[in-house]
Amino acid sequence: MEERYDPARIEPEAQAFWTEQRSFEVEEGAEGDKYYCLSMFPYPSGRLHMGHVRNYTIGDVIARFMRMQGRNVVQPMGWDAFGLPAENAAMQNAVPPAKWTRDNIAYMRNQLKSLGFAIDWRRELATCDPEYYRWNQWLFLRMLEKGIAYKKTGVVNWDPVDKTVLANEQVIEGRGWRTGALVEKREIPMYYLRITQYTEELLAALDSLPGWPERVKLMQANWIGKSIGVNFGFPYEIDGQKHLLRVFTTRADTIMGVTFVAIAPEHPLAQRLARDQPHVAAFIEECRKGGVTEAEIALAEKKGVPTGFTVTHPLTREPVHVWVGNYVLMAYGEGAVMGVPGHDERDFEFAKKYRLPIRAVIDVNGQTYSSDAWQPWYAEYGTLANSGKYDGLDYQQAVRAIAADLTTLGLGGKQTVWRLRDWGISRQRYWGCPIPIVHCEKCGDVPVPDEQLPVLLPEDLVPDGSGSPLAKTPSFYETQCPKCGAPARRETDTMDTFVDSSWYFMRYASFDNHEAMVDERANYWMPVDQYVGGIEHAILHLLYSRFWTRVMRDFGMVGVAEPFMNLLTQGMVLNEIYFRKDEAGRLTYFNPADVEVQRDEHGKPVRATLLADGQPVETGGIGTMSKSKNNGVDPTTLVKEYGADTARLFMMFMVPPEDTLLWSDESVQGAFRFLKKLWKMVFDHVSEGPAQALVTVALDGPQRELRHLAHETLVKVSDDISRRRKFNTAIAAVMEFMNALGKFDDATPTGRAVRQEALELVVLMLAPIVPHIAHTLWHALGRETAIVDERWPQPDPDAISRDTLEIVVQVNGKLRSRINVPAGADDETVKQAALADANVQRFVLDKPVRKVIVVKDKLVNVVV
RNA sequence: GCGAAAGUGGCGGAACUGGUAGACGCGCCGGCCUUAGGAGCCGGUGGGGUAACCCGUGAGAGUUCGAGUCUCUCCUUUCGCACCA
Repeated sequence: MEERYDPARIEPEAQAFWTEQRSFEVEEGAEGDKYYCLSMFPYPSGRLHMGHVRNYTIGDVIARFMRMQGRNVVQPMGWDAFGLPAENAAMQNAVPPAKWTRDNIAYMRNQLKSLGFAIDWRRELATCDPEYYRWNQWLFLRMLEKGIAYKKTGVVNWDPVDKTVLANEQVIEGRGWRTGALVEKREIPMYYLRITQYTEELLAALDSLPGWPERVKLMQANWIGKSIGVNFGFPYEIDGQKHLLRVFTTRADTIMGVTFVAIAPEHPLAQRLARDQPHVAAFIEECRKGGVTEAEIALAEKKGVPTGFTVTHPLTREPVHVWVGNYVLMAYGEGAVMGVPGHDERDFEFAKKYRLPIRAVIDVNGQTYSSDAWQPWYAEYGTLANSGKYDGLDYQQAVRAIAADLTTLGLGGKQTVWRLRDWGISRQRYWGCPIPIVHCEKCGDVPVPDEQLPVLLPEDLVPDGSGSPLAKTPSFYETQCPKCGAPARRETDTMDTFVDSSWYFMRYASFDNHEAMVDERANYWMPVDQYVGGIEHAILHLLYSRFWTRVMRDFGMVGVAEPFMNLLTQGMVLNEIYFRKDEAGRLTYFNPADVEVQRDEHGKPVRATLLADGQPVETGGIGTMSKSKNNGVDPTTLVKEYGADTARLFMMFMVPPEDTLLWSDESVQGAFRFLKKLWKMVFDHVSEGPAQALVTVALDGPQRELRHLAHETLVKVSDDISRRRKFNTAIAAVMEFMNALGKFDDATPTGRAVRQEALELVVLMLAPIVPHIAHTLWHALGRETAIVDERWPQPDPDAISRDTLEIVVQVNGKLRSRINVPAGADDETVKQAALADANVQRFVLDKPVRKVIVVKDKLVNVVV
């Protein structure tokens, strides 16, 4: 064994061993229950970033740990290879997105390999490969046949200068990112997937996912947004025809407080009224300004115009004025809302602004209502007042009575509505999966026949930022109608990349099947046992995948409905930001690696200077690693300098996986130091020659104590990794044990045997986290097997059991003493021992003891 | 604006089911060693106090024998909001 820890030498050796042994190439039905460990596949943006390293390290630790538990573990990897950044890069460098993407994949694959992840690389896939995306097209056509996919218009961001559709990301403060032109909303035809058909199931099934974080389930539930309320119509007449202006409300109890109705600018009635009212038309036109995001609409100033048109209140028969409001969303409910300014804050603001009447109709504990200023209690539930025959009813009674009356009148009734909208998948972009439709003048929209799939995406185009290149490439869009053979135009929209990521985890199982999308192997591996990925995917990607899997289940293609049994959402990787400002106010950012921090005698940072010139730099706080802030750390540099194991150990030790991780060079060095210490400890031990076999009956006190600690540590580490997923405390426990082991200087043959066992346990416990050094040290300790094939050790109950326990004694809840009692002593014995303690007596003095609380094996509290 | 979460030493964090606040690591201080290193080893390190002790988990209230943990209000930060992935 070498004396010096040299990761650059041992890591490639370990990796070569795993590759030669095909350690991670797994087959269905091999020994042990299957375990599918999946990390969200990366977008091939160029280089791996630290977020990737963290994500895949977490997944890898779990995969290797489960493998040591004897499970048949698969951990695949692939590339979410379609998307906008490839088009941007293409525009910048005049390189086709396909080449850019494939080059990136090649580079990033090598980066991943240098980190030693236990991946079955045979299963690798890229979503831009026709062998993959053909199945997007194939399933889309099946959905079209079943009516799950359909066509309707949708609203998009429109850049009037570039004459192109913009992604939300490309709209900066209401303007197109390249042109600076004010963005408009525009309606275009698009394909949708009927996810709303599955709302009830997607919501209810969240309860069947105990392995998901509560907050993610809550976010999904809120996103799906089930509300039970009342849908009813305000009758009106226009152009000699009778209509109902339908609204939905969860507060039907406030119906007698309606003083206006607000409708969305896109509402058919608004469009109709605009025909003869120029100011309404002008307002609707004005509402087209700005982007389409919900946040933007919600933050915009609430504006409206009166139409002069009235509808009839369904219960009072009084006329109610109709307004067009920019805050009413056409996509939710009926695109119209009843205005109850007395009990809804948004309506209140709106009424104040336009001097509309405000009526209080709910009595909340007799509090005095004033229409001068909004009070939060106005929106609370209470008893109805000023509501005629409904006076005195509570919320539930009122809703029941009002809904019944509306039903009798034929004007409405109870209804369940969902916030979730159908999933629009059409994108007016090049670098995505073509939608397999042909538009024929005679036959309409014709699906591409299965035998013509895949519709291949040409790979040699370079976008220029003004519209999709596909729409400018006749060799792509010129085709014949599959039905009548006449010249026809191919659909040039591509699919949302969320489509690609909604089922890739099933394709890994059937990666080499060219005849079918998935096969029975998917049923062996699915569902994913552990999914690891960023919290930013908590809603969309996970919800779409849950939907898509259900569609495939309903088509009889897979047996499961829920794709991911356990979910771990890892936090982001942040770093410090340093900059200087020049006279012109321009900011120059400096990489934290080039900055030195000076500290006072307490270790508190006082100032930061640039290493290059020794001059001060300003601190810009903490932010995600990004090119623009120049605060990224390159994984490859890190691996070159310290090795993959140090990178992995650092990531896992700093914080729990779900927390944000603040980068720290000092802590990286700390992780490296720990591995050096471990190496040296094994080196010193094995330099004395092989240890004899351990005979546990003949141990002295310190030897027994060390064994006790070793096996207690094993219990804690096992629990931390398998149940709690708290790798940081698992590592801390090993460190704590190593500190004790460092002080254990027993050189007798028995002492050396105890140390041998301790070191083997340490190496086994660390093997999932730092697999390379574990691989080498296992051999150094005289073991001939490969540690990657070893089983997780079992704690020895004899080593763990104890004769006496230390119990904490409090007086009035404050720690005053500690006492030793025999293990398993009854409460009365413990109580008497506590009261007899000198320190306790000092605090009790002559005060009467009111109560003594004994918490078994832990604590006594004497209350005086 | 709506939805979700998080605030603990100089720093990252620990405290798992309401029961010892600060494990472990970093930084800092002191010492040792030496081939003077971005090396290693030993000790100390929340604040106040000579000490006994007292005070301390974003702010304020509450429940409890006991609150970092539970409840309410407020403040701050982070994530998501449907065309970024």
